[in-house]
Amino acid sequence: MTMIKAQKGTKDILPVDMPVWHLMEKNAEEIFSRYGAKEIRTPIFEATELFARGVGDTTDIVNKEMYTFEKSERSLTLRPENTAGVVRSFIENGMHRLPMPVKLWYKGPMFRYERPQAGRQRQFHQVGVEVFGIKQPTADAEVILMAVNYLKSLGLNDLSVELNSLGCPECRDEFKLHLKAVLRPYLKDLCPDCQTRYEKNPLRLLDCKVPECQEIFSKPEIQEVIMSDFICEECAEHFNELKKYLDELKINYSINKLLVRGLDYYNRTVFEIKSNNLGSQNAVCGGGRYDSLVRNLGGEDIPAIGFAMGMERLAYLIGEKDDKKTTAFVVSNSPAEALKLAEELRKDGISCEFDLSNKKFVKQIEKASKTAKYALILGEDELAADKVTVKNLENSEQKTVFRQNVKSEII
RNA sequence: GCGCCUGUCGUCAAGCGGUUAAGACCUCGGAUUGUGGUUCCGAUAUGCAUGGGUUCGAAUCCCAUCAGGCGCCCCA
Repeated sequence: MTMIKAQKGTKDILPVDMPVWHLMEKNAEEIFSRYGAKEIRTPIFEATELFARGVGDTTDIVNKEMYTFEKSERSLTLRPENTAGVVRSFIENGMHRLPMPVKLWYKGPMFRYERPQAGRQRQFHQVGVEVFGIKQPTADAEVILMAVNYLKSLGLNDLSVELNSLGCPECRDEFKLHLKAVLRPYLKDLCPDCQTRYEKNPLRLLDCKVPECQEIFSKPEIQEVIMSDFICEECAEHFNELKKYLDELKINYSINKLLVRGLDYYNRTVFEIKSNNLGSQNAVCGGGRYDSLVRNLGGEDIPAIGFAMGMERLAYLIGEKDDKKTTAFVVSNSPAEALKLAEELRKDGISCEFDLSNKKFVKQIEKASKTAKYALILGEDELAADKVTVKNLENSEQKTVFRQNVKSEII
């Protein structure tokens, strides 16, 4: 018999991992709802076309990373991200008639067919937020605040927020033209990746890691274009206001002109939150504004902004693993009596186990000390007197009390 | 899709061409006749990812396959 193993790029989230996952989920609910966001759960697969139109058919995600399958002549795809799905649901359920900012948050598995490596899996989980209906930068500020405060609630403080503005489609196109124009003379000297980027996504050229390319980019005439404030007046004002809000809230951030994001739908504000402790996949959070996505997917003209975080990456940073012990373990030579006592406590909400395999007294105590906080000794003496000996396994203190007082003893 | 590295018990591992394939932890059994975590004894890989080769002899060398890790691309 050959072993069936978890598939490449997938992982079991085991009982030892649960405390961290529960923390991430509980805090998402708690923090995001403070901002008025409501949870939404959308299907794990959608029409392939949703992602092609939503995420953008020039992106890697859509071109080579989707899990697509055919069923009854429909092309379906496992969601590689959740913004498109949430927008689809927003439109389909007429949420544009709700009072306007509509704030939604989600968590769940996403699927991307890539080579797994540190901080990257084929099935992974994201928590994210989408805010619809506000074009003003107050929404940008609030969304960034939600992200930062959520991370803080998880004890993650030393993360850096990077910010950029992509401008609107008009000013961005103009910038692309400028950039391509100055680079044209050097095109043949760029690395093959950069040559395809030149055609496909010129903005991505800038963070190429090949030294020869960097050398070319550092030429004065090219630097001038890169560093120029190419965005139009309106976009610039939007960005400045956002920065002002963040300054007033004392949120630390840095401007990264090279921050572009790989999904086609972004405009104006884009941001990432990074950690230095994650290896090469260092972004825990990525997000931005997508003012034309709702319309592009067939809805009203409604602006929106959101972010997503990789939960496995968060879990790695939070770190702490903690096996939760059961509260009580009944030690007794009478299984029937042990079962009765255990049930009494379980009814009162106390987690309780007892020996299911007729072990000797010493072995039962040993088992108790490994798995529980208290040993409840129920021997002949105790049974005769309707009492229980409660032993605290951490400090070895023990006390014999009446049966009905057991639960107050172990709080 | 490309590059580099790795594959010995549930886990961490020693081993470097001739060993009965160390050791530790976990698990399980036993001893100490009702008190553990901190005692003692014992059990647990006929096999070193798989398939071929080289050799008198291979976990140890070579090749292929598979699996895992890391990096590039891209992304959370």
